Amino acid sequence: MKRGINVAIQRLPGYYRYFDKLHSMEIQGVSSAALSKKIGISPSLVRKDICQFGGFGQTAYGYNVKEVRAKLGHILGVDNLRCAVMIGTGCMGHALLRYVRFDAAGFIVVAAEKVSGQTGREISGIPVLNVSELDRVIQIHRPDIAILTPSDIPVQTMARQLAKMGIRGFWNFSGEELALDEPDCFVENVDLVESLLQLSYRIAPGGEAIK
Amino acid sequence: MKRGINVAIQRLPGYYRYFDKLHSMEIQGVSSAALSKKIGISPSLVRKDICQFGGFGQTAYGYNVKEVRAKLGHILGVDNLRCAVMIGTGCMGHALLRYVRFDAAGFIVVAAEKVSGQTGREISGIPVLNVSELDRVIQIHRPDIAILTPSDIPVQTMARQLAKMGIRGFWNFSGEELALDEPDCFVENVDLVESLLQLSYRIAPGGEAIK
DNA sequence: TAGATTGTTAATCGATTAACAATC
DNA sequence: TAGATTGTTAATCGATTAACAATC
Repeated sequence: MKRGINVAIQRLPGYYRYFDKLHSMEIQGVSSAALSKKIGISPSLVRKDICQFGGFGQTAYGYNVKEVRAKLGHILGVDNLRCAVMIGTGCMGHALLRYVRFDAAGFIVVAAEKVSGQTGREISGIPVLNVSELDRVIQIHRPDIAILTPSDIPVQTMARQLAKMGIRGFWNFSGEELALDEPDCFVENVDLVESLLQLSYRIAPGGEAIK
Repeated sequence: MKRGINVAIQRLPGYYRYFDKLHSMEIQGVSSAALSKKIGISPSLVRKDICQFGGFGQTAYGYNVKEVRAKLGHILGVDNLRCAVMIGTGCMGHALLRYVRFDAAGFIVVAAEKVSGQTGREISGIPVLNVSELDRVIQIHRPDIAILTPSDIPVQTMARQLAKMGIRGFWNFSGEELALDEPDCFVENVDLVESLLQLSYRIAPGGEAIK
């Protein structure tokens, strides 16, 4: 599943966001040295990464912000409008809908919940449908990704079912680690407890604080 | 800031959570081979990691779940009750309070918000205080970490101020990358947009789907 | 031209894997 | 004892850095 480019790709969203920021600040050009200072990656590696994504630098000038932003965005797929279906509309779901700029990442969202699902219900302007109509929702909207928020349906089961309906990306907030065998499917597990434990470790006596 | 043990530590919370799960399932022992299958890390590396954390395996037997869980938990600091102060009580804050098992990670939480802060207000059982009383709140509760949720105060400013008051860990959900120079402080940036973009990349044509 | 900065190669560094002796 | 499984060393693999020729 991995090879070559690999680790650079984990840095790709970071580069994109920074170029996007520069773009919104109306800065036109940037060098690997300047970039390096801002994002904490060595100039060598910045050059190597960006070169690998397509080599859009200009000798003696650096990187054209507008151009590189567009190219990186294209690689990430943000210029390609897709649909995401949110499964579950608990408080985590609500928070994500408010908090994440889905549009900036190229997604429009529909949600499905188990309980209510009265016709026409909306959260933060996105339509909420009943989970029993999932088949129909998916047929209509053809989502590429599912956002799995905590619910009483086991994620594993849910995800397999969704994969069969053609969903390929799973953004998993359930807290249960999700692994799928389906060849063309990708899972992004967001594990906040692990993130918190990482921080806990570092501030613990004997943790990273002691060099 | 880094050296030696390093990369193993990023896997530590994952090991801990899995041992915790085994423990709650009342499983008593596990081998590196069995662990490997479940968490997708090679048996060699599992052994190397756990050995590095303290070498609590037993030849010809494997790992004693209860014991290793306790030791890893100790390294992570979960057996050490600390306080976390949440800055901002918007919908992301609410969601985190409901969703994250802070107690299991060894934290009790207090929150501070800008607006209301009427005496005695609570969210999910945790006390909510006014941000203007932050000094007092911190003097009383002596939190080790701050949870930064989106708010109108720039994180950088907020974090520096909190660092001066003795807070050493910053769990940053603001969406703004936070970097601190303070030597003894640690930042864990949770960047959901980057996580979503990673997934976006993988399902994009030309992304990881193409081997 | 002189100066700046990329793309790229070679050197270094670090992390993972394979193999096996030690041991229960 | 025979079998299982760790801890640890050496070998491999991959990622980062340093250096510099090419070029605008």
